[in-house]
Amino acid sequence: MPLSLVWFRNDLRLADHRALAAAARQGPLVAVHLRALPHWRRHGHGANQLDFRARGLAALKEGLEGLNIPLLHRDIDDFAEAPDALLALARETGAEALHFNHEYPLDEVRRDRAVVEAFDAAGLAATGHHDAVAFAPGELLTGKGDYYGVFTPFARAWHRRLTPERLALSDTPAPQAPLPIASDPLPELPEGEEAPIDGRQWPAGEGPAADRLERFLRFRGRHYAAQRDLPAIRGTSELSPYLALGMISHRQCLQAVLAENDGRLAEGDAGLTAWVNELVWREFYRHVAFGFPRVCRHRAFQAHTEALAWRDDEAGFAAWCEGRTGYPIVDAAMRQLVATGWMHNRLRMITAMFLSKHLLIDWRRGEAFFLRHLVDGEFCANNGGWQWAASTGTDAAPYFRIFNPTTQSTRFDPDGRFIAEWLPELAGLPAKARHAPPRDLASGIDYPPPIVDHRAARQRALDAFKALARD
DNA sequence: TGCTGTTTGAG
DNA sequence: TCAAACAGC
Repeated sequence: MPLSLVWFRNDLRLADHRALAAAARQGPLVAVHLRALPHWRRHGHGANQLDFRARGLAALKEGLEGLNIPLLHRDIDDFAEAPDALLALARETGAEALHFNHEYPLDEVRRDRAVVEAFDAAGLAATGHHDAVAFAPGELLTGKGDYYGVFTPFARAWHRRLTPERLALSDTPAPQAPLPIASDPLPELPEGEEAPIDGRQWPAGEGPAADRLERFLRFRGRHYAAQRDLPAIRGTSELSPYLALGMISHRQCLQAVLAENDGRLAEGDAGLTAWVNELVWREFYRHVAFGFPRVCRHRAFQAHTEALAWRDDEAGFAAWCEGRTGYPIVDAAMRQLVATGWMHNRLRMITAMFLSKHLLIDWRRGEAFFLRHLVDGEFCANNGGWQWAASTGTDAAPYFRIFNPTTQSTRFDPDGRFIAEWLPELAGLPAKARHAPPRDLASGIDYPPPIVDHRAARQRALDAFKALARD
């Protein structure tokens, strides 16, 4: 019986894993993992996620051992080394096939194509599987045959064309007969690269992921539509890190919704359908990255916005990063990001809008800062969200739709609880005063005045966008 | 997945 | 007097 390799990347689970299930159907298998720390760093991923990934890989290894599947591990410096590393592993183990799940950003696509070509040339078979999406990029196109650039019609097509097979769960393999191949020990992260956050906030692996999904659906799913915008409440699923590294699949999430919602995704409970929409957004941005690869090369989706006169403002950027802009909702959010490796989605919109519009600083700097800190950082969703906020992207906020951070704060943190949690220096103020501390109340408090005037900053952003020549 | 300044019309 | 409606950004 020929042996197969299964290459694990951002799909660190055993359950509902397309490539793993396909390989297991064909016979015995060996799991492989390539750690490309320098390449991942060049892509901007930070220590929080590298630590979470390492813990997730350890959990995966434990699960694989229970199935008698050895896990082989290699370090590479660059994706370009992947074909040789995998071919060497195939030779060492005698494997004749390789299975992996597709990823959609440009560098990953190129890496995987090179692997497939190298295996072809060596007379071996490397097969990619579409696992992280219900539809492969290219399967959903507009009437004109283009990739969708607007979410709503994409989502409509996604729902219309969805069939049960696309969401069918793949079987977890049964334990195989032990192989005469020993697992590699997993290397520690290099010295000085420890995650700045406390990893216990994000227990890694598919067990914790499944627990979170169950708790979310049992207690919060039906309130999601009403509560997801309130950062003081744990109203969201908090599954993003697990989805980003594939410790849970979107199919597992959607199957759980189907079970809770009479077999429906687009109708029924408003909370559950709103959450489904968020999962479809992730898929949309993967299709965008694949269909418009310029966004993977630091380019704006909307070409005419490349000419925008972003400001050089190191002091402003530092104030934003460190949570001392003088806008409490912005500062509280940035402190949450740095302390926990995660930020509530409503706050991602507010902080991204503040950097790109009020400070008029290039959205790419914010995108990079987010990716460096986020445990859930993945290129497609992060880039898509930033380009949305900066009005440079697909289906972007029109440039004149500039959030007023104080209004957003009043609306979504009405009693100032989130602000008080992350800016304890403001907790002594009356709740209503926390959104924009009056100078007389704030005089004895170590909290800065606003670094920009909302009204003036808004006008500056409007002027900068209006100055762009549209094609 | 908005904001703001202005107008309008009910009371 | 003021909330709702509206237009323009």
